Amino acid sequence: MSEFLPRYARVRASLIERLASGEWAPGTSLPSEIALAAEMEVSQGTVRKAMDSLVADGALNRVQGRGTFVAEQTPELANFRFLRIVDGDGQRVIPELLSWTAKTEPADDRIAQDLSLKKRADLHRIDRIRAIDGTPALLETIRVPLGVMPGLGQPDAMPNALYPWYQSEHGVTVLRTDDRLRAVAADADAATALSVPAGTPLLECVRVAYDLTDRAVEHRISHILTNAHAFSVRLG
Amino acid sequence: MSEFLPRYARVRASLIERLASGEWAPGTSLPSEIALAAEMEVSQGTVRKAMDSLVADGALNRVQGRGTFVAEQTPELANFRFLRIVDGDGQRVIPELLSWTAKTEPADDRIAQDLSLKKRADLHRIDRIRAIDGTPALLETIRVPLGVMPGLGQPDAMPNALYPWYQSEHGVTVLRTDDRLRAVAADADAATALSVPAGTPLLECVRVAYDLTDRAVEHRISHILTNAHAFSVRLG
DNA sequence: GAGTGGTCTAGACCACACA
DNA sequence: GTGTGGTCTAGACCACTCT
Repeated sequence: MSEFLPRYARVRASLIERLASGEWAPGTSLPSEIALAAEMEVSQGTVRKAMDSLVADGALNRVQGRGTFVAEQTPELANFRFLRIVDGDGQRVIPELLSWTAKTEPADDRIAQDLSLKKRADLHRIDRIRAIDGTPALLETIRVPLGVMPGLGQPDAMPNALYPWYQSEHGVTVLRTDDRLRAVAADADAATALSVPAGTPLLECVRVAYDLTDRAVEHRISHILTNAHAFSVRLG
Repeated sequence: MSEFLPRYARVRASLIERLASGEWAPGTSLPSEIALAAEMEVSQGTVRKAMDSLVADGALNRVQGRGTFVAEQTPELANFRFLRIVDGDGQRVIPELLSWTAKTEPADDRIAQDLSLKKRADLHRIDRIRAIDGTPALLETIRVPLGVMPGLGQPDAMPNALYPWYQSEHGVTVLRTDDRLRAVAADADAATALSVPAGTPLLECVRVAYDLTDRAVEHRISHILTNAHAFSVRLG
């Protein structure tokens, strides 16, 4: 083990650990920079540098004069941060939930590999249909390892945005995702669910989501009808 | 005009201006932090903070012990930074150029709006076909305002990666892009060019590229055959 | 050894929020 | 007014590169 990290990196690691442990709840404030600096026996500037990187990663929010807060996933923010659906004018739209089912199943080899799990590890599986501007446009198959969210059984209710729910109900904060995008033809099931002819081009998004400890916490396959909308991305 | 910017922001703006003016060529080193601090009459820490943000934006590279360098677009880097095509195993692939044509045309209303140009402003237009693993898979229609790259006439040769060429030959450095992704059906022309049946699903990518002064410098419509490959994106 | 970026400190002052 | 984050400074020391 090499422990020759700069101090700000050790402060950062310590903060991540304490955030992941739930020591500070989402939306609440952290101790002040001066207090943390005293506690960790470093200067305020070093704490600041560590926090800068966590703010950049979206794990913390700072408000001048008020304090530093654990970033809270809200449906509005999470939707636009991770699922940037826009209409023809570039205006963001938010899909609404139409229907869903939930069950448990073992991971197939591909999913297990994507999520760095053992073969046939237990998964929660959720299938959802969502609508954009009133028409069904989004088919999602979501898989979450049982080990990541043991409490996610057969849910009573299903929220529209999942990431805020993961955070508030299961203590899992999604900070980033890796998405692989392709164009595919709608198969018979998808065509029925979306009320389009089989073969209609759909945008397929295969995503792995990671939490603040860089653990893979969700696998999601989305099929999106992009006749009137687009998936917006900023690169660079 | 509000000029009440913090000093590091003014230093950053000054550096961007001098980078855009070509005062420091791509790949060459800037004066040292100490020298710039003395010249601009601020402390080294302030120059450092300004440079931090430019490094984060990809405009500069720093190497400990050697100096700070103007980021140079290389075909390898530009390809993976802005066009992350991966195969089924997640390995990146680099398309190779098959054929191209170039001409000049006026902007239609949609393009003019996307590029913030006057209606019917003059554009260079380049059409290209590129292959992935030997099979045609990428159709691109590229439009660049004459005002942005006056020297881009009828080019003698066409490089595979355009952004390094924009930088070295036309002094334009692309730092970020906004992409809108959709799934569409191949029309007759696309189907012929890609040797697939009409109606085959293609990934459509409509992109606007911005330089380091946040000026829109390129409009690019790509149609990508994603039977064996995917467009990889990291969000968060 | 000289010069560069990288880290860290201690302290000053400013801008803002809240009681 | 008190406490918070935001900016800025001057200086110290370390790690690395090149000569």
